[in-house]
Amino acid sequence: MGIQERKERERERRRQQIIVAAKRVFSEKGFTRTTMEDIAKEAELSPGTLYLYFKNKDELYASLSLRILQYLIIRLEHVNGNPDLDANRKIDALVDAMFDVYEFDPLVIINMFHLQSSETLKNLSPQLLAEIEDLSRKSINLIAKTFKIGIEEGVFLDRHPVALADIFWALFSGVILWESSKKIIDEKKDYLKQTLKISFDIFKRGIQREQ
Amino acid sequence: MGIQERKERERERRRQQIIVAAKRVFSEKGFTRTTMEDIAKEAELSPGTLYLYFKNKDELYASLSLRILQYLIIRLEHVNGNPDLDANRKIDALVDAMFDVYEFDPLVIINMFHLQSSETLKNLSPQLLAEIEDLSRKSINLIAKTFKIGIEEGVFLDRHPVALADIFWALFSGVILWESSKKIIDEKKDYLKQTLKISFDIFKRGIQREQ
Amino acid sequence: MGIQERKERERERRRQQIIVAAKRVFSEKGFTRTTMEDIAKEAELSPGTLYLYFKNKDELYASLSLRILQYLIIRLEHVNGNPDLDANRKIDALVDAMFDVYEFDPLVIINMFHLQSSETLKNLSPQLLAEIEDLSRKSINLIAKTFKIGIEEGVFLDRHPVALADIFWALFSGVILWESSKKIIDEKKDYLKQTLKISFDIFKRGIQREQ
Amino acid sequence: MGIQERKERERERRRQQIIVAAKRVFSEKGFTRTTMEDIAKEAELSPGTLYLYFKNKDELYASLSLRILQYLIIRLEHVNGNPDLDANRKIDALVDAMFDVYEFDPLVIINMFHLQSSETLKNLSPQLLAEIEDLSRKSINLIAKTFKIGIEEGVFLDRHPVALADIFWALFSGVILWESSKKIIDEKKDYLKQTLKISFDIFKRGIQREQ
DNA sequence: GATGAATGAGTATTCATTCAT
DNA sequence: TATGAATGAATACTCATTCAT
Repeated sequence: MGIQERKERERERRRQQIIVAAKRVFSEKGFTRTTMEDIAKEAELSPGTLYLYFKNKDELYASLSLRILQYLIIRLEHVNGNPDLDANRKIDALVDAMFDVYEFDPLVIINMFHLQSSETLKNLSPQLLAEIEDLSRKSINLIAKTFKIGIEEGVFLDRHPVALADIFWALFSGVILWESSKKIIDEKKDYLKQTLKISFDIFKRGIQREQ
Repeated sequence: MGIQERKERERERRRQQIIVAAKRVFSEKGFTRTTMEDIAKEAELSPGTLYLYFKNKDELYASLSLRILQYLIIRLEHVNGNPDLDANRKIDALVDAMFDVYEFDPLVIINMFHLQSSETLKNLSPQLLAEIEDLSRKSINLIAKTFKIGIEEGVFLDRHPVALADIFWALFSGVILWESSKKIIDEKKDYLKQTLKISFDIFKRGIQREQ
Repeated sequence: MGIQERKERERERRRQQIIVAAKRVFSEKGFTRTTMEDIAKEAELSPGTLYLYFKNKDELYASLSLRILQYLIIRLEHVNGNPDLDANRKIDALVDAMFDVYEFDPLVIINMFHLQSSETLKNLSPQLLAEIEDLSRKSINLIAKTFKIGIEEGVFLDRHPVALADIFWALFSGVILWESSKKIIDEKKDYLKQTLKISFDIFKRGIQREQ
Repeated sequence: MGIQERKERERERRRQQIIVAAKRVFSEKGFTRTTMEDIAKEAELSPGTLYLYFKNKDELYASLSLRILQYLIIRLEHVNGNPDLDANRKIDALVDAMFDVYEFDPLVIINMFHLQSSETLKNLSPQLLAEIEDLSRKSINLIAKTFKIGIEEGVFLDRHPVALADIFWALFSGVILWESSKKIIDEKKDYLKQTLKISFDIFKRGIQREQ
């Protein structure tokens, strides 16, 4: 291991130390009421040091969200790659994964919504932003893949897998929570309504007796 | 119309003028980044005037939420009181009502979550707080009533109506969005997980082919 | 009584009504924490009306002080004009008068100090200012007259009557309280120190046994 | 000198720098009209920095008062501990000390009265409050001790030393100034009248010829 | 005259961010 | 690298005063 690499590794360790501290404080107080000094104290570092590893408060927050997405993706890949599970079992495993993410950090998922604000977006580095969007899409696709298998196997109704994946997410983090923000609402109004419609549709079918 | 009454009416008109302006600004910027001066400018009034009609920023915000809940209740009551609709049609009408509320103000519903923070709660007058809690409960109950009829008529599976109403809301405003906040999570952890579980359950049933 | 006079009388009645209300509120809350609205409510008038009778808050306050000085002067004149009292009895009567003023309004006397600030002075009409200064001087002179008689009668030590009157006031409202404010301190530094010196001197004599 | 100690010393230097600036501004403008920005400018610091050293405006003000009391105590202890002075000389030395305190800061002593308001008291840290009360009591006791010696030596009339100390203070900072505030007036009305009575009594004795 | 709704200037306090050490 | 003291912009809220009715 070269000296360069050792340094890089050390740097990464610090980043994680800060993210872990940030997670604790954000979870307790929410984004607005958490101060950088709170996080610094929790991480047993000085406020200045945080800025050596994160450009600003928003970027620190986004990095935290990213980490949770990463965790989710690992879980989803594990579910998908497991040949022992049939389509129904896979859905169950997805639900389990969602529960674990929720257990991992209930509030941060809610707060993830904070990221949507266009003001916040301006404060993020394009690279980080791209990474988050990439992982979000990836997680939806992984879930969709599972549904696709189910449809192909003939055990699920033949709705579009991506729509199902969206609804699945919606059930978890809230349709609107996930889809909203002025900008998205303006841009994707029709898509959003469509998703809501499908969602209510499936719900209705879930409570109706077969006749 | 007496002079007293005319004044009261004028006062109410001003309140509405402010609420409408506040809605616009909150929707665009979110609660934290909206300043009282922003709202004052939008309403073409001075900052001081806002405080003649609302005790503080939190109370102005809460009044806004209240207004949306009131609108929803009116719609729900209309659905319930209509004898021409059978259970299935009523669900459809509920969905329509939800869509309209969403159209009415997509972001404020999300932001309603902001109200949950105990810090915010301290700033509200007990009366306003009671009113909001009352209307929230009322809306859930109205939805539940509709499901109850469906179950009694034998067209819906016999899950508990209140649970169904919760899920219905959840689909709309987001399970976690609705249920969360540190305090609630600590107090109602089990109930929340239960709701999520039922919710996933119904979803699963919705996508599974009958075998 | 002409119509003009009747109006003038009515106007004076209103002024007194406001001053009485102001006294109550200022006594309870002090100058800074008392709002014009507080006073208006206490007087059962609207805030705007106060400004028909007093130029501003400072002038209202000063008018109140003036009234108390007027009361004191009446008492002092009564003491002085009473031929039945010898010098010692007159001092006792002065003390009684001071106690009654204190009873009349303990806090306003303290707050009278507020008037000294040059910022406040700028807000007063020259006429009102002159009146207050006039009455202050008058009250000192009335007290001094009493001491003069005592010195002439040979019952008091032959210190200058005005100095004694100053000390008498000083004992009551506080040497510095009465004399201070940046401006006065700069202008009258030597006089103030002199007064304090005499004051301590008399005190010392009061506690020393004759040898 | 350890690094810890050096830092502590540096911190104390800053506190003093701010207190000195605050003294200048408060003396010129009085408490209410002085803004934190005024003080910051005078200290050539930013407003935020003041809050690193003092919790709020009230606490900054109280710290200033504390400093003056500390100076007074040092002087009083010096007088008391000096075996070369007899009782009469000690009184003279006390007077000198009072004059010097007055020279040191005439207005702040007056303003010390501001501290009595119960609203202000709520904003102070209990520790600082206790310290001020402690020093106030200490200064009265030190003066009383001097009078006690005089009474024991038979050179002073045998009034209670503490009462004499109170009057001495009263002469300096004003009976009412020192004793007042709505609350104290309500609670200690009788004591206050008593003090005033003794005070006038001594004064009277000071101006009466022996007969 | 009387009203009281509206004004808007004024201020304590917070906190993300910087930078000399 | 790491520190943490210093910064100063930002903002909710108050209240003396005005003025249309």
